[in-house]
This record gives sequence, structure tokens and C-alpha cells, in this order.
Amino acid sequence: MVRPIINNVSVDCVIFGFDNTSLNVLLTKRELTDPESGEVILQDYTMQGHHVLENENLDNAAKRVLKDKTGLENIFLKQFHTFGDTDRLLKEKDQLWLKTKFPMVLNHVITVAYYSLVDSTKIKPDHQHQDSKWFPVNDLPELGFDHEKIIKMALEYLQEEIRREPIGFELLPEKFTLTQLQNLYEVILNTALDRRNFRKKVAQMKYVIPLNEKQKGVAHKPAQVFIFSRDVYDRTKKEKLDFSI
Amino acid sequence: MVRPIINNVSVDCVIFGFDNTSLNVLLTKRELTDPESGEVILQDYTMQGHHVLENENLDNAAKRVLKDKTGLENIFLKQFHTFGDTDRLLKEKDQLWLKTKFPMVLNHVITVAYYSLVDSTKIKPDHQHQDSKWFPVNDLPELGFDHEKIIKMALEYLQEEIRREPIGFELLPEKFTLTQLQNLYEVILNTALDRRNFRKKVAQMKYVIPLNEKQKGVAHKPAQVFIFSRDVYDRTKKEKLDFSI
DNA sequence: TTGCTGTTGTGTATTTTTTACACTAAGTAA
DNA sequence: TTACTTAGTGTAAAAAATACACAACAGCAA
Repeated sequence: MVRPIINNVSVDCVIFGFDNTSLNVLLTKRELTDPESGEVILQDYTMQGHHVLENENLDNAAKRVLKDKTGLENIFLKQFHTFGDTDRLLKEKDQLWLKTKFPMVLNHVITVAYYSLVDSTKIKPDHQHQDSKWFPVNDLPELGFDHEKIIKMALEYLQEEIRREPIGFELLPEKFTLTQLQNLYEVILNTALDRRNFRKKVAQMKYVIPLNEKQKGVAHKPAQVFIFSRDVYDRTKKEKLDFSI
Repeated sequence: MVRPIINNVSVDCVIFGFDNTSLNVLLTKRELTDPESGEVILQDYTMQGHHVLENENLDNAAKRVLKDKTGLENIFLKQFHTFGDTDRLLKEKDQLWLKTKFPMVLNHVITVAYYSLVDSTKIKPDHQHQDSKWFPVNDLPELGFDHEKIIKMALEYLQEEIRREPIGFELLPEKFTLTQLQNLYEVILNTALDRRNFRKKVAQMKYVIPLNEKQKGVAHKPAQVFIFSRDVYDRTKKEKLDFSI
């Protein structure tokens, strides 16, 4: 049974991944060629959102988009802003795209934006093609619609959230080293952190648990391997006591 | 010229005010009486959102609602979440209300929620009636739709935001005392603060500026009066340096 | 087997920030 | 003049943040 779409409300999902070097965003290529000359007349990237369906909750729509793009379920997903400027689809190239490919879409679509954090090593192979590609969030390609603005804002919200909640782990494989974790924080917060001080901090986090296991296949001293336990976190968080006033 | 409404998208605005004792929310009474018996069959409060208009930006819709409810413009306004659950208007009493009063409204309306901070002493007299009333956010009356959920979430976002940005001043008159400011923080953060330590903190905030002026008409030592300067704040903020990792 | 390479893992001293705490000053009203 | 109420202030102790350098380990190449 196919449910009809709500034609003025969509969901966009900024999919963040981490490759030990940079924080990346998964984007989908958009391309138009002139049917006569075969010339490429439009080429850029977008997040390829989806319209919300009749009788579908927003969060479910976001999960659906994420599943579609990555094949993954039960992924960290956070709504952060809704974009509804009346001119957000009106740039010439975007109108050209919409008229050509989606003539039924309105000129004013409100999009509810989410960001998600995925362990990019987990993305299933059949989702690797699809004209989808990872781009460093600090070095984005040309983007369609208002997607650059959306991604920039997603990053800002992520930077705030990661100071409050242990969500960085969502971007790492289940087992990780402290250096990986530190790199992650450095990249997201865009700052250098002292290794010893960082480790002291992590040592206080009872929910970051060392395993009796070492890194393998590296040509240097292998690091100890850790896991994150949401269980322990939930049981020990209590009060966050970080009043900044 | 009246623009038509977008019938599945609305804007709700949680209007916060402060009366030196509690943080309050401005709510509007909703009432239905049986046309025959005259008996009250529905009575509660809502935020009385408005639908977004064709060709209207979301932020402008929120400003319009705020203007309508308070008579004020240029007020602090922050979008914090969009609520789109399919069942959010389906409670029996809400359906009764909608069918009676707004038969054209759909069963599934997505609402973009904002919160605003107003100096409640500024609300113009002609906006005082209107069945609108202030309620302490910790002691809300019975509410319609999902408005309790929305208000609770607004408070959470406000609590986060006020730790990062100097937005508390929006709730105070232009001139205020440090005790007022402290009460405000205590009420919003729901915690007790030490007076001396609080004042030390504020003393570091160059944008909280003492005037050569004292409180008047109080039966005790009058307090010094301060103003907040957004100008100074903007010029001195630079880096926030509050990395919690 | 030895040594080279590259990364891991660790402790301490200093500075900064946060916390806890109690008395005098100023004005009004009786 | 006194009583009442809130304003305004400093210091010591504890906790948190910062800065900083070297030995240990594994793989690899000679």
C-alpha cells in the first residue's frame, strides 16, 4: 500500500560519518543533461530529502530517508531545525531541476531537518553506489537548494550537543581506541586537545570501558580497545551539573 | 490583501514572561458551551497558534503570532522544534473543538514551535484582556492538543540556551537589579545560586553595565540598577571557550 | 638480532575556576 | 530612634583545567 505524500512538507537528513581524519557528510549527485546536445547543464549535490507521507510521523519519515540512503536502522537521529523560507527552492538551477524531474512539487516546501551520526564502516555495500559520496564537512562541493545552510547549521548543533551528551560514539565502530575518540572530538570541535588531559577526562567516564584486547595489524605499539556502554551511561548520568552561571 | 493559509502547517509560540517570582507562560482560554443547555463542555488553555500563510516565512509567521498576542515586535524568538505526530490533534476534546470552530482544519497539522522571551511589563494594555493569562510554567492549567509537551520542551531548550547566551535579559525590564537577575536565573534553572558568587560572575560580564541610579520606592536599602548592552556583548564575545571535554 | 619508526601510555606542578560562607550598610516605616 | 528588610562585599579551600616530556611496545627492514 502506497501512501500519498504531503506535497509541501519534506524531511532532510544530514548524515555525518567519520573516517578518523575528517567529519564527512553523505551527499547524492544531482545531474541534468540537455536532451539534445547531451551537454551537462546542472551538476551538484544534495541531501536528497523525501516528502513526508500522509499519516506519517516526522521522525519516521526521517528514519525512512536514512534507511533509504544507508540501509541502516536504529541510528542516532536528531531533529534540529525546520527550514521554511519561501525562496528556498527558487534559485534558477533548482527550479530547472524541479520542473524537469518533479513537476508536481510546489515552490514552497517546508523541510524539517535532522542530523544523524552513523558508523560509516557499517553501511551496507549495496548502498555504496547510488551516486552517493562522502564529503568533508569543511570542504563541501557545490550544493543544491539551501542545503549548504542546512549542513552548516547541523554542524553547529552537533558541536553543541556533543559537549552535553555522549553521542560521539555513534560515529565510531563499536570498538575503538582513545586516539580515535580524541581525533573525533578534535575534528568535530575543530580544536586541538591535549592527549593526557583528554585521557584523564575519559577515565572519569565510567561508560567508556576498556576491553582486554589490543589493536591489531598496526606497525607500532597497539592501542587498547574500548567500548561505549549506553547502559552504564544511563545509569550514572543523574545530574549534569555544568551550570555555566 | 488577505493571503490564504497553508492548511497543514502552523506555528506555535511559547511566550515566556517573568514576574520576579516565577517563569510564566501566556495562554489563551478555549471554551465550548453546549448551545442548548448552555453548559460548559470544554474548558482549557492553548497557545493559540496560527497557520502559516502562503508565501510567508516561518519566522515571520511566528512574529505575527507574537504581535497578535502581545502587541510587541522585535522580540526574542527562537525556533526550537517541529511537532508533527499524526495523532497530535486527535484527542477527543480537540477534535470536538476543531470540528466546531475550525471545520476546515485538517487532522494532521505540523506545527513549528518557537519560544519567545518578553518583558511582561511591556505588554500593551489592549492585549491584556483576550482571555489570555499568565501561568507559572511549573503549574500549568489543563492544556489542549499537545501543548503541554511543547511547553515542557520549550523550557528545556530555554534552560540550555540560557547557559550559553545572554538571553535572560530579554525577560527583564531594561533596567534591573542584580537580585532580579539572580532570581531569574534561579527560577529558570530551577536551582539556588550563591549571591556573592553570582555577583562575581556578573561582574565579569562587561555587557552588564551599572548605572548611576538606584532602585526607588522600596522599603529597604535600594539596589543599584543595571542595563544589558547587546552591543558590548557582541563586541566582546569572541570565543566562548567552554569546552566540556 | 638489532635498530629504526611511529604511536601508545603515563604523572606532576601550576593556574584557574568554583564553592562555601557571614557581617555591615542603606533606606523606609513605625 | 529603632526595627525591619534587602543590598553589598572578601577570603580561604577545593576542584578542575592546563601545560608539558619521556619510556614502552610492536612491526619492519637491514
